[in-house]
Amino acid sequence: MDKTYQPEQIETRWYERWEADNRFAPSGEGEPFSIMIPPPNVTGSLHMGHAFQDTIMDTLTRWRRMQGRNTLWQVGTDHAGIATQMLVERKVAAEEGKNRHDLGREAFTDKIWEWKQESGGEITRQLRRMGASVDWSRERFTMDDGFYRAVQEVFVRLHEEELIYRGKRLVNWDPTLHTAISDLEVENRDQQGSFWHFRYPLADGVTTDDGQDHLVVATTRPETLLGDSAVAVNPEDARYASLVGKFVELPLVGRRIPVVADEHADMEKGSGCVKITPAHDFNDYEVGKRCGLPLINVFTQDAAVREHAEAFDLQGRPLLDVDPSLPAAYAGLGRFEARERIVADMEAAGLLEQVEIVSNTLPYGDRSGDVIEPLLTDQWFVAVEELAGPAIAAVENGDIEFVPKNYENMYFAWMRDLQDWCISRQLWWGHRIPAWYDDEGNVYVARSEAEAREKHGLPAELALTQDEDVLDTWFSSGLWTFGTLGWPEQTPELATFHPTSVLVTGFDIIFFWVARMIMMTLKFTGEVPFQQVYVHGLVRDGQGQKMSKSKGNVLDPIDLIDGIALETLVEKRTSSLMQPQKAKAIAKATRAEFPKGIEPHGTDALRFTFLSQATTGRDIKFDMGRLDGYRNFCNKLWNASRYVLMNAEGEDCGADEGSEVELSLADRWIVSRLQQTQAQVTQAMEEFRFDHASQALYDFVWNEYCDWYLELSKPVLWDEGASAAAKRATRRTLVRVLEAILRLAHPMMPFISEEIWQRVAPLAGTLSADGGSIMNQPWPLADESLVDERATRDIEWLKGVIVAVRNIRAEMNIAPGKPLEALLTKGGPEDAERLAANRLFLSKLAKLERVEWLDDPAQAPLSATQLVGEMEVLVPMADLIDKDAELARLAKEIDKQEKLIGGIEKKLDNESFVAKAPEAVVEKERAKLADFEAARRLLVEQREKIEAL
RNA sequence: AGGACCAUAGCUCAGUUGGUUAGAGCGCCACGUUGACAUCGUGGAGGUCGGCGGUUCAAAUCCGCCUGGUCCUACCA
Repeated sequence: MDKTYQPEQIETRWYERWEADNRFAPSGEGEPFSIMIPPPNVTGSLHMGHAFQDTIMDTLTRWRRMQGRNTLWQVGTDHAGIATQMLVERKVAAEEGKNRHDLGREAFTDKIWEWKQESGGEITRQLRRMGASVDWSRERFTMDDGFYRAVQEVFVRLHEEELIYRGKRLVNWDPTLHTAISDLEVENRDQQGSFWHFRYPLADGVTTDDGQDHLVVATTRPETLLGDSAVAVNPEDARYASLVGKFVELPLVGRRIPVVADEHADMEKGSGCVKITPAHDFNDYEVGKRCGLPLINVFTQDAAVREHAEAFDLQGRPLLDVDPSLPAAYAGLGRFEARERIVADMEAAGLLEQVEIVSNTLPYGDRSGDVIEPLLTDQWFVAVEELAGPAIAAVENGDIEFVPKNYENMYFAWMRDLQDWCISRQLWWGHRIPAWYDDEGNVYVARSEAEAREKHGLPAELALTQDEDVLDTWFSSGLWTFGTLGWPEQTPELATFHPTSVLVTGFDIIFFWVARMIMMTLKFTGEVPFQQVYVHGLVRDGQGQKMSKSKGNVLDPIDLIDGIALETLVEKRTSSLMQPQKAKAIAKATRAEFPKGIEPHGTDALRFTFLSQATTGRDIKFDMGRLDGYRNFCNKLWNASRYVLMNAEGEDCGADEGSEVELSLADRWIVSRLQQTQAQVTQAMEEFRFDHASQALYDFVWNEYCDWYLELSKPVLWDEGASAAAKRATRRTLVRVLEAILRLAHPMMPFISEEIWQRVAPLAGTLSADGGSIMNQPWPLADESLVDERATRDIEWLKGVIVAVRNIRAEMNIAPGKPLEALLTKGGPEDAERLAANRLFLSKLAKLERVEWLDDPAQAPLSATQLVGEMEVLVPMADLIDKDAELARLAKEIDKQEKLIGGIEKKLDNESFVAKAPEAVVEKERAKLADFEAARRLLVEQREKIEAL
């Protein structure tokens, strides 16, 4: 093995080898285990969230595979409608100076396919760098042919059951992207805004009870005034009761609109009158429905004022009895410009009563960043009510379990208040809606145009045109778990791997994706999509900030793996910023945080860091310190392995079961502790507590195997006195425990474990004849019969004595390497036996040239002392003592013991404690008290001796 | 407005059904290159577990209130 651990040397090599050997495919044997990757955007690149999520999925997958499960990790990518279309649109604009309309639909979508070909490999290459053991032979894309079929099938069937319908409805319209978006794609942002109070003159000479000839309405959106259908007052509001059924004259427009009574009007707010614009406000739309008001649309798809309004009834049919005329002055103005002009004109007309500054919330498109406009358009919807019931029930009855459980509440809350899902998007990139129109506007839904004609008996000469819209990306990704397995065909894969075992996902897409998958999958397969949902948090930077390009705090997982020079990192973070003026601050912060850039850490260290930080479902602050620490851990494992190999290669390691072995205490102890570690790691994995799993492994490897067992093996291997059987036993234990450690580590750290295992396994006699891979080895099982409590206690004693001597060295300022004499005294016969049995270990590890049992404590020379249980460890030191320093140290120690004693005495003096606490607890306190008192006695005796000098 | 989650060492975090001398890693201090490893070893300093109150023999842990933070849902005509 190389002297230093160099991850870059081994990681790519092993991945290629595994892939070439087809080790990621399901074995076809054993209980199935399957995970569907949340498909990343096909043209995207790997960010920290992916890296985190992929690590968890891969750890689960490798672990279950080693357990002998028939394991499938299904991979694929998502076409990501809006995101991808925007990206290519920008690219075309930059390179050719054209927009998509210049190219036309076909040429533009060809460009996207080209771009997918070109860049689609990036994310999958990065997935490979993470070590993801996905079955590449089954890679899918949400717009591949099979998925088209599944999507069409689902659409047609839902339509046949009238669970998909088309209608003119108010939707969230993105005026920049020219498409409808779902509620979930709207981001509400708080701002300061103006709140204008307008006078609407009463028509026909009517006046209010207090003699006013107008009503006052207030709005944050004056431009929608053009589309007002009514003014509403609360039915309970006595002030305006006489006006209900009367009319106001809509200023600037001149249209007569009624005063209606509706509970939406809040008597407490403003004047109690509210303008109603059913075509431009969701609440008003509901009022319109209740009061039978016309929908008057005054905006174009660019959110500019129309020349003439369009009026519809609630069924979306044109209304001819509404005067569509609008003031010519506003035609063509954008909504914000129109707002200014309307406010100015109202003021000029003396109809502006006051302007308040208020804080309000505005809806923004999460992709375009534009203000979303509620707009009346023809769209397709899924009626979700019928689908939601079973989806709620599946979680309620435990068919689907969320981990952690509290996300179930979030799911229920959302599912119980579900609006119909607008699934049509006015985009070009996506699944085209399988609906055709004749020139009279009749719509035919079918799997193909041919099927539409056949189904509806349409003559060949009747011209049909397909719906221009595409489906929401989440419509197709909702079919992910069964679509990838071949549905609508009843494939063997579907039978074997569905429902999938666990979905690993972020809480941010529970609504977008998880909920819709559950609804769609239950509807079409009658099965839940997955049995468990492991929900993880967001990966934030070290300060807890969300990572974002604009903040300049993004870390690229690949840079953490390979390292990156400071200048390159600064360049990466400051290039192509939306706000270039931030570049300087970002560069400064980056230089301060990473003065030397980022060193290479390797994939295994990165994975281990994610796992160690993966605590139950909350956001993680990515900690560079831990990344360094776990890189060091890899290095530690590497070097420990070198030690083992140096001592075992070419030697008799007892692989032959018949050979004679003489197990030492250390051997029995480490094997025992290994069993417990195996049990701990397994349990942690079952509970999705990857932090506990990684911690248990780390502790065992570093603090027990390396710090103690390796040290304890040295005297046996290097000392002349040990028998051949003892040496063989130690080599066998060294090798076998290491081999098991590697298997235990493999799901978390696949590369280093494989690299070392290839060397160690032959010595342990576990490498199969075909060359094998650790990937396909059995997961280590704890063997209860190898747990040896006696050995653990003996080793604890041994460690206690060694630490006691080290403590004495530190306290007395004795060089660590200086050979010392030690005496053990007091204690019981067991202590004397332990000394006799462990003289070799003791003298080597504590650097003692002599260690003896002293029967009569009174014979002890002046010594530095430490207590191990009842027993005292003495290092004679008459010539080494600094009287004053020692007395000061003793005083401090005695004080500490007295505080502990005081605390316990107080407890034991408390009668109700003794009376009410369980006997075991009281006993434990008494035992502690005895220990502390013994320690104090020793210290006091010591003080007396020193004082007597 | 409603809800969720969080607050433990300078930093990032563990702490299972209440009983521990409250732990780990990083950082810090001192000493140390003995034949796996200075990406290391040995020893050490550092916390009244956000605040107040309650339940209990016993609270970091359970309950209530408060403060601070993160986030979600809804509303703001």
